[in-house]
Amino acid sequence: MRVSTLFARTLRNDPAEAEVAAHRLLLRAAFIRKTAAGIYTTMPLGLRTTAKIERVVREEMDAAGSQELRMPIVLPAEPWRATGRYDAYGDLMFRLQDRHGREFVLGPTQEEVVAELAQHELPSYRDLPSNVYQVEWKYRDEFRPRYGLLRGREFLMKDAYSLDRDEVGMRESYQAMYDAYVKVFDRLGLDYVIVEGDPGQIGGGVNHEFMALADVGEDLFVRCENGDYLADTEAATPRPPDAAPDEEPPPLTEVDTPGAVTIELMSEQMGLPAEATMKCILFDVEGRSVAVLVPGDREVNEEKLARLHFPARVRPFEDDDFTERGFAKGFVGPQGLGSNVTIFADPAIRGRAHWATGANRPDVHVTGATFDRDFRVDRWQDLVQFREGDRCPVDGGRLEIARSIVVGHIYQLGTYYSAPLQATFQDEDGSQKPFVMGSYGIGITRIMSAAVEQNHDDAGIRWPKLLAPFEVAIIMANADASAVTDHAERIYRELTDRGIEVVLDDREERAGVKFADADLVGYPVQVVVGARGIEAGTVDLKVRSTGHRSQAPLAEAAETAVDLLTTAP
RNA sequence: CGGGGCGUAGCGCAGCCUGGCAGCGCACGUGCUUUGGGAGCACGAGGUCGCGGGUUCGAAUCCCGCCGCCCCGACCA
Repeated sequence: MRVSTLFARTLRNDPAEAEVAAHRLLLRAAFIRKTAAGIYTTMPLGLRTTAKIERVVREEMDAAGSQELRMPIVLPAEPWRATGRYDAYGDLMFRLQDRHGREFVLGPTQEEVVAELAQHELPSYRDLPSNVYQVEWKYRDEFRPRYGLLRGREFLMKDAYSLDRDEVGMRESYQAMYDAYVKVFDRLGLDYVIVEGDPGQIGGGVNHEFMALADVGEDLFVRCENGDYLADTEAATPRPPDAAPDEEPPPLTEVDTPGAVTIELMSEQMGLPAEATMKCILFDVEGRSVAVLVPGDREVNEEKLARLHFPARVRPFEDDDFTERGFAKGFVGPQGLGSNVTIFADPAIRGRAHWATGANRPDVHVTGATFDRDFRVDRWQDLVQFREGDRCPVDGGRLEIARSIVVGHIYQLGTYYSAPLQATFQDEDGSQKPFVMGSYGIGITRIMSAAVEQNHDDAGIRWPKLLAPFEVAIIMANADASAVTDHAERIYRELTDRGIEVVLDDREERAGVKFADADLVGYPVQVVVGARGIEAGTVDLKVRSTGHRSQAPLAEAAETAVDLLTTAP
């Protein structure tokens, strides 16, 4: 490819809309152009890079026994109603109607389609297990698209779906995909971690997120300073504090605390630190009342609580609930609560012998509330929201928050989709059973952004050679000297003949412009052919990722470039 | 969806407060000089000042409405 004909112009200024490095550099280097908020044209350079990501993904998917197909993007709305996702996704789905008023959605993912396909193609248990995948645009009308391709409304994703006869088979399929994902992300050279994730709205149980580390990542996760624990912030279960030493607790004593409806006001009026107070937070679980006890300085992790009760729905008490069920809002304590209230307590409640908490009467609190003597606990359960500095459940080390970009997510779905869609096969005993499914996503366009976040400097992108749109750039430093042109063209041919992906910067630009653009676009190896070098009988070479510069005899330019490329990251 | 900000040439911005010829840098075209890390000089092309309405002799500028985009939050395979 000759740069003079490349459909790309680099930008000298940073576009005002771009905040993070990946977005800024992909725009400046002409890998992408914005069409609308969160919707981008993939330019020739960007297409080459995404194609390389896709190639790695396809090779590993094929090797793992998944078969590629392609499903429509425009999907009838009906199956989405059947699985409940039409409403669950809400405004996150792009919706449209055809001329007859029939409703369609633009696919955000395609479990529904696969389930229906399987119904027809895999009628017998003898057809199982099976696994299909596609690489396709996905659509989500994000509340807030941002950071270019990191959170787009249209994005390229590889999605795979496994279909199994039973749970055991599903777990085997899941493990095969897990292993394939490790190979993919290892080959792509990403710095990543694997974290057991939150089930989210896609439904179901076990799932893992493959997270590329990046300071701009939107997804937070928790890790131990000693590297032996990783978890989603919502799923993190910090080690509870040590149990309080046995001591004779003071008697339960009421204290007037007019208007002290918050922990802050309460601890102020009572002259106690927030850690010595106990929150008793009330939730409604489909008509039943649930109380959750956590130390006053901690928050309840509602996600965890919701997961414990799934599929029942959990919501915090509203004002009406307090009045209707006879609770004093702001002054609730666990003492004397009847069996109509289920009391959950975080293990941290064991970390103190007695607590200050609500007296269940307006404007009154108590001190000395002691477990077993003054209140009961129906179930001990980790329910505090993780906080930086909590201790690691494995080795007690300090837990800290790191940022990442989710580039892969795999799920054990079970029959979450197949059952409501009545996607079934006939099992050996003659009965119809729903497929036991798994689904597996990899964000192709997101990986391109994540790779830039992890591989850039002030001058531009430093592509790993596997992801670079071209492997070698030949820069003609004095384009009007015919000796330069002859040698550059010769090296260009030699590299092309060796199967190297190479660009020849033959533009009528000054050398500095070409150097700057080569650094910006991020070609792994640069070969500089100029009058100065030709006089000495040499070319200059530079490895973008390391900045390493060297020289080679004119005749050995191509060979040296190949050597450098081979050893480059 | 709540809060904040911005829409002026391809990109980055000034002008708006205090109404009076639409500007600057880069990029683009032509010519000359230059030529190994984003050249210099000269000439030139390029604008419904986001859209609609209003006020005014006169609106990029003031007022009202709408749209788009960015940031923070909520939310999120």
